[in-house]
Amino acid sequence: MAANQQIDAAASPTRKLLSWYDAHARALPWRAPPGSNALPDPYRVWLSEIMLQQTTVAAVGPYFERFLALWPDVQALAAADDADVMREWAGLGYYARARNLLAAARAVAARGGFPASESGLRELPGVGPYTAAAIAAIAFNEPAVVIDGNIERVASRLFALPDALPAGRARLAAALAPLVPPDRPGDFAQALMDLGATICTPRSPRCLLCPLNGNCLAHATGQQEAFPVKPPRKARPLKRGTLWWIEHAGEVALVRRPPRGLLGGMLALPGTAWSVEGDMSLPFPADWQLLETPVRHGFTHFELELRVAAAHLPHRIAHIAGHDPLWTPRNSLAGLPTLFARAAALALAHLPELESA
DNA sequence: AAGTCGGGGCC
DNA sequence: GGCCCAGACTT
Repeated sequence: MAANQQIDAAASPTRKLLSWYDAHARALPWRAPPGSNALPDPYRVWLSEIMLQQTTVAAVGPYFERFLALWPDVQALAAADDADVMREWAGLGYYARARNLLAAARAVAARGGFPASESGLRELPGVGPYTAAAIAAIAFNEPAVVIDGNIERVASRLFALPDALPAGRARLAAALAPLVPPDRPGDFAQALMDLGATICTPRSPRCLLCPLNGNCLAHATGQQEAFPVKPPRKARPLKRGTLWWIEHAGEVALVRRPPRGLLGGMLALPGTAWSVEGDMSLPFPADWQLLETPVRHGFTHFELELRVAAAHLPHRIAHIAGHDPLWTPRNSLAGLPTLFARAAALALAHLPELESA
């Protein structure tokens, strides 16, 4: 029938996208193959979604496998020690995610399983609008409108949305909602994300290969790289401070940072506060050695430069600037955020291991 | 609405 | 050096 042929030739953007996904989906450890009948394990979906917040697929991979090996289900994770979870999360960043992960696991275990609705999921700590929609769609087949950074970019180009993000997010959701297929909402969301990651990239999108190039309003006028519209970013100040490498009998003094705020709850090297003025102070008199090379580290909203001062003590001390030190063998330091891990590597490379007296 | 919160990979 | 990444939470 002519009408059917016309419909096939001008298949809906949703069906074109799903067909492309059936052929080109990325194979990822937490993902069910496209169109598979069985829904993926909500625990794996949730764990991957938390890890993937503002974090690349490549960075998440080893962490996901490690967590799944240590804690194969939500009951196991709920029973884990806080310090063990923080140690395993070290290096992945945004450490509030690890604290919320454990709190959410305990809430889920207590109620006997994951909520199956978007609104129920939204009540878990660390689960915001994006993550609730993604889990509902992928793990429970709920037709939720999933919007992450990839989908923002794809959809803003598809509809040529002039509104700057994130203010224009509601309008974007309204434009996208009619395209969500009730039969495959999870695959639809993941297809948009794969499209954004591999074809509809931030710069130099490969529109020639895009299954939606015939539907894309931005591509129609060659303006695809003008979307999405985003406000300019603020400049980041440079802060400075000093880290104290305090060693006794082959052990190094570590401290645990306060439970909230920057690097909250994580192991750290002790040191001064960080400020634009810079603090060069030392905690007590000793034969301090100043390492030549400082450690530089970029955070989202400031740049950091820390010098490292090292001292060998003839005896242990009970307190360092108000902290109870955790004495740790210098050759088995683990669970440090990247900033402190790099400072520790620098110290280990420049300070010889002393013979025991 | 604006700030806070990591780290790495890419151009 | 700036931008981006399967954002959430606080104020």
